[in-house]
Amino acid sequence: MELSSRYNPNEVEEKWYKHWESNNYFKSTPDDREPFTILIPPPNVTGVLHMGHMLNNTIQDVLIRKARLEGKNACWVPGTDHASIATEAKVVKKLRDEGIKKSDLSRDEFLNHAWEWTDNYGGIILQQLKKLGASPDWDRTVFTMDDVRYKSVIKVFVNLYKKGKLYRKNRMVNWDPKAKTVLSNEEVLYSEENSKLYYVRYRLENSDDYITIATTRPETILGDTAIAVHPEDERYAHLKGSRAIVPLIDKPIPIIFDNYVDKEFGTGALKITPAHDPNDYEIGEKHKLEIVNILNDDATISPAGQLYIGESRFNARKLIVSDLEEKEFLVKTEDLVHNVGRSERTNVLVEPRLSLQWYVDMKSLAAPALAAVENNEINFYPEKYKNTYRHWMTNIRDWCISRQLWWGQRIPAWYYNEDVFVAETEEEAFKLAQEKYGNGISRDDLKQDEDVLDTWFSSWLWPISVFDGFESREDLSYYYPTSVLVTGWDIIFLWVARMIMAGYEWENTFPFKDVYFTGMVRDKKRRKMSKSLGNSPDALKLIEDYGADGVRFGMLSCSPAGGDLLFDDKLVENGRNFSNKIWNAVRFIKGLKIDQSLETPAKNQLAQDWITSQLNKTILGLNDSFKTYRISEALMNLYTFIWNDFFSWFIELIKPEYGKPIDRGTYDFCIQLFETCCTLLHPFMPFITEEIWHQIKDRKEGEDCINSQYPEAGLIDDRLISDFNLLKSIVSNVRDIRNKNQMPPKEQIDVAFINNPEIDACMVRNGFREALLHKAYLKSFEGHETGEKIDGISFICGKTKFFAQIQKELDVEEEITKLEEELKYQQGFVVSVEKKLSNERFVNNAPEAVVEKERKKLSDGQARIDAITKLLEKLRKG
RNA sequence: GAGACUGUAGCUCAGUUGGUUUAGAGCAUUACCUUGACAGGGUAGGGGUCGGGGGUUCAAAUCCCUCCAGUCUCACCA
Repeated sequence: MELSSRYNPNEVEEKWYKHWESNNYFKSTPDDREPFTILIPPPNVTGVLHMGHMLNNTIQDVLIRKARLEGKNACWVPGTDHASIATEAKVVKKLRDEGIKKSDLSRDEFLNHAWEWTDNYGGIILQQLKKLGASPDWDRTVFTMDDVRYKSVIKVFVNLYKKGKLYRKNRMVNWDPKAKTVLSNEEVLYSEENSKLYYVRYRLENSDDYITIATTRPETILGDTAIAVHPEDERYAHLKGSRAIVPLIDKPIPIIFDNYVDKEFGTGALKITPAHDPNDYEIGEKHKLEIVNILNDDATISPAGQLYIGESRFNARKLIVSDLEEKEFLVKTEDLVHNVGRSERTNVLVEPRLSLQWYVDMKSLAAPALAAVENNEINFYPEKYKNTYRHWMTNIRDWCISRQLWWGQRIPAWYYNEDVFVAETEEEAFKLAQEKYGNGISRDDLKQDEDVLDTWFSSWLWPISVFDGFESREDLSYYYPTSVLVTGWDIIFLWVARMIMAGYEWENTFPFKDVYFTGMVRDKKRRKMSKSLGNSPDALKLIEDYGADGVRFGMLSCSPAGGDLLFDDKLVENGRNFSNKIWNAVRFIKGLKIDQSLETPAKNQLAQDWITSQLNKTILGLNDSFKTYRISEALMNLYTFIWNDFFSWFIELIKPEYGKPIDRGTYDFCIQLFETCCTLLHPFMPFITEEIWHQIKDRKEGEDCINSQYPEAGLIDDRLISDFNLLKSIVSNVRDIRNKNQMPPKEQIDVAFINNPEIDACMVRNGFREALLHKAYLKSFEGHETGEKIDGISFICGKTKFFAQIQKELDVEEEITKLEEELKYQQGFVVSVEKKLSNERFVNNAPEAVVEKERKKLSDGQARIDAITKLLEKLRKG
């Protein structure tokens, strides 16, 4: 069959993906093999594939395919996350676009819309993963809100409550006024932003004097219930017992004294708004101050604020500033840069707010989870994230898990007046209530908590819940603990740490053995790729343009564990070029005519022996790289082997003269080598390897690259490799000489050398001379006892001196200069070695092997100097 | 404010417990080649006093101290 001169990924990728699926290669059921399990970090159910997913899932696919080839029972579980807050926000927006307000809907009506949305758009992202070549067991697809996972969450909530590890408390929380829900500390992102510091004066009661405070939030003046100063601040000592009048609303408030106040900041006087600042709240509690909440749940001013009612907090600020200015309460305004927190999901400014929420007591959960990472029961790659993890775990704070949303698992708590009953079902809760209050209580008296649970409260159970582990042990006991988690370091607290805690809490062991942290995908300017910046390439378009293999190669070739991937089209271009290179190499070998009667030439045999050793060396290196998740390194080593060793050196060596046939032995060897390379490369580039696998041989049903056997490394002949390196080096030198003298690269020349044991050993090797003549286009390659009578441009490889006898007037001056430079370098080298060796302490203290190495370096160096000196003498004599 | 990490070629990074020439790879770059698998190719170069300065050692990119620069995490002062 005629092959196109270009590899066309689009034609083959879909074909093979279908083939794999219909042959059930991705499927896994427990058996007696060793399991290798990966759980996908579930993407948002309504999400669309972006670069981060592509990188993340490509790495998982590499690991899972490698395990599959190694004969393990590879199980990759796919799934999606209901992403409570993000999805609810999307549904709310969609409804608003249709003219429907969430507040006009009942809970059930809203949930119907949300499910409809999920059913329509959910799982698109999983379909997109297929384009990338991802090979999870699709039959195992799960969703954090499906029945099984829902039940797991409820069970766990009740279980924690019974263990006394859950509590409900009124405290200052992070409030997202857009989503109208509380957020956990981890869902708030802080950044420095420009803002203003307003100096506002408050008149003192029964006086014409003023006290001036500084604030960044003048709108909260409406909720002021005190002014605080430092007890030792002499400026304000005389104000003990006085009161100040809040501007505009003319409300008298006490002046209090508290160590919390920083005398140096602003005026040293601080307004206290207990309802809208965590520190103010604490001070308020301490001094028993009144709490005036002036904001609604959407951060508009409430009637309690008296002024600007219904205005947004930002408008209210503008209005109050201009009113304060007009009435001469505003003293001055300064620029200020300070840290503000924004909601991770909606990006709006987080509002501190006092409210009653559910919390998980994290201290007891954290202890075993911290220990597990500290003593390497769980390994982090790269290891540096252990520090981050330790720091967070040792300063862990309780986890706020309730959310004022509808999309999610509804909290299984029922209230009767002030009393709470936590149970898996309303039925049980009712029973509990009856036990306590007798039969007089009716079911309608119980009110279920309106809130749902944080999304992460379902995802932290992922390693257990995907196997329905809270209900059945069947799959769990086989697959758990999983092998490795591949995820971004940005969710180390939100997800990774909590999964570890859950693992120890309910399974008494780690949920995964290794964690591979991927970096963030950034653009060339190191900006994180994001939709809002518009700097993220369209993932599917990229696959279309460069092929899934090209994209996979591009991303993997440049993404060390934990390091960011600086994305550049160049990377995927390289991937595409590599595919094309492989394609054409196959095309070339397949296009050769085979002569059955031909003996394998000695040079071909040499080439085969050499590349076999080189291959084995590469396999060892790959195994090593995989062990520590150095995926880029593994791929690059394989790339170098295939392109440089196999294609550039091996194929060029065995290439018959144009139009001539090749011997059967070498041909078969080539096909075999291609086959091995397919298997080795398959985890990284699954499609092209499967295609070539089938191009090079007729295959039986079920004999596919995806389920081939991963090769073991055989013997490595180091001596052969080093001899071959000398050959390569001679060839390069000859090419360089041709290059520099503007000779056609294929013009044959004579090369002479001076005999010594090193080159002699190579020359007796069968095929060495033949290979050299072939590769370097030499007319002759002859040894001499001395260099006295040989002409030509000299060069040195190893310890041997060579002369390229080109048909060109030798520029003696140039040759001398070149040699002198070389001599200088060698002398410098020898001096440094001599210095080491003449140091008695070195000779006495260093291990014998090291000293021996230095001695060898010295003698080799001296031999080279000797050779160069003789050459120089000869040239100078003319 | 507390802590962690990083600094090696123009760019992205290797360099494994100090010891294979006076430091490597890929990409980029330069010169040359090119109608016979591949111009998405081939060949050969150039390019780094390993952030600066001290110290330990026979020996330091590698260990210690210090300074400089950058990144990140946590906590937060209105």
